[in-house]
Amino acid sequence: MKSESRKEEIIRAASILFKEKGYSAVTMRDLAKAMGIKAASLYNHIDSKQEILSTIIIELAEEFTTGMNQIVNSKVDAIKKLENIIDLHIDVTLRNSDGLASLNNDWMHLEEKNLQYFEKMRQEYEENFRAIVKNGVDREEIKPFNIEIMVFSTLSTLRTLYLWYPKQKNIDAEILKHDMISVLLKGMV
Amino acid sequence: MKSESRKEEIIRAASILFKEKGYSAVTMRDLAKAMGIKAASLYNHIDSKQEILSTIIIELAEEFTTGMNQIVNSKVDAIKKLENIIDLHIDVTLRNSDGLASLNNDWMHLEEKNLQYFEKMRQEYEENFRAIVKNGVDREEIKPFNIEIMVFSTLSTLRTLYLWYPKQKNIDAEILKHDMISVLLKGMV
DNA sequence: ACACAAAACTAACAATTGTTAGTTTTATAC
DNA sequence: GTATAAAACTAACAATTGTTAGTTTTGTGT
Repeated sequence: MKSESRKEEIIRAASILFKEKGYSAVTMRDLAKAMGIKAASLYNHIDSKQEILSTIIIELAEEFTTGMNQIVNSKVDAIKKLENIIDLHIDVTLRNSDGLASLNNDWMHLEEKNLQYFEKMRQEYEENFRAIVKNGVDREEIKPFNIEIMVFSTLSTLRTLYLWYPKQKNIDAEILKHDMISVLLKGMV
Repeated sequence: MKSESRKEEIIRAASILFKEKGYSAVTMRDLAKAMGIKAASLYNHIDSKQEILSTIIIELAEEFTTGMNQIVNSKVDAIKKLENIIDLHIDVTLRNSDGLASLNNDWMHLEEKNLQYFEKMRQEYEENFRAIVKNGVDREEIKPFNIEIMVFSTLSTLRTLYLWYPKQKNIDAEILKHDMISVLLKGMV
């Protein structure tokens, strides 16, 4: 039997190290040292290095999938949906900005099965996003700019939040949400 | 004596592999196989794996630094400067999208000296960017949104271009520049 | 005090890593 | 066609990798 709480500590420590150097550059001995134990002791709590990575990434990906599905099925206009997506990203970033580094940069090191699962979720997420923007353009709620560029531009900013937000000292989450909506949706000129 | 052209071939091949799996996950044997030779043969052309990484990253960073300095010193308004920065990113991305993956994700694996040099260039780049936006807000050319958010949002999109643009088949560079300026500067609502 | 599980340890493994040394092949110049 | 340089090769190294086996220590409930 594995102690869930100790396992979670390991995964949290791993998230930080993976964020700093990437999955491949972090050794089990690095992780053990961060935990104050020997490498072999990690295996009392986890099955493999790969399990740590997949736990971090898949949990987060499922959070995004769940959140996006709720938004897609809600009966609000396209702008409001985009606002809710921005909220979703900010919420997840606040809760686990370290893990998001792995999701963004180390997903390709997932093994076969989880890699496919992840890529499917990511693709569906992007398609949902694109559909919302497209719908907004069709209903003339959103300006008729190039849809792919609007999707890419917004999503790349939201995906990179994990790098930027932890460094900001004096920005409250609610203010961030408000300002991010302004910048991303209203533009700056 | 080292053949420059063969060396460049190796660096180009390495850029592609680094983009796919990251610097740490690519072995010299992987790189050799991609070149159709044995790992030891690579060392007739390059000094170390580290040299490959630093060549890729430092060259690109210097391109950005040079480009930004020209823009900063030009006598145009803030909006035009931002447009020129967008152009700069698109030009560099078109020329070397593979290398940009290393610059974005593997800079932390640079050794001491080059790491410091890179971090200095990156910091100055961001400060120049921020100063341009701030100046634009002061002159009322740019809306008075949160400056940090505007800088982060724009820069994160431009930095992620390398992931997105190669997948777009039917977007001409000039059209991309135009549309990107619209989306980033004029907003979509 | 005793039993039992949780969590640490030591020691070691087979494979893989970047790199070097020394040698042979291939191409170029005269 | 011989000399020279460029570019490949084979073989090996010392270090590091993820992981396993087996053992000891620590903590908890009765």
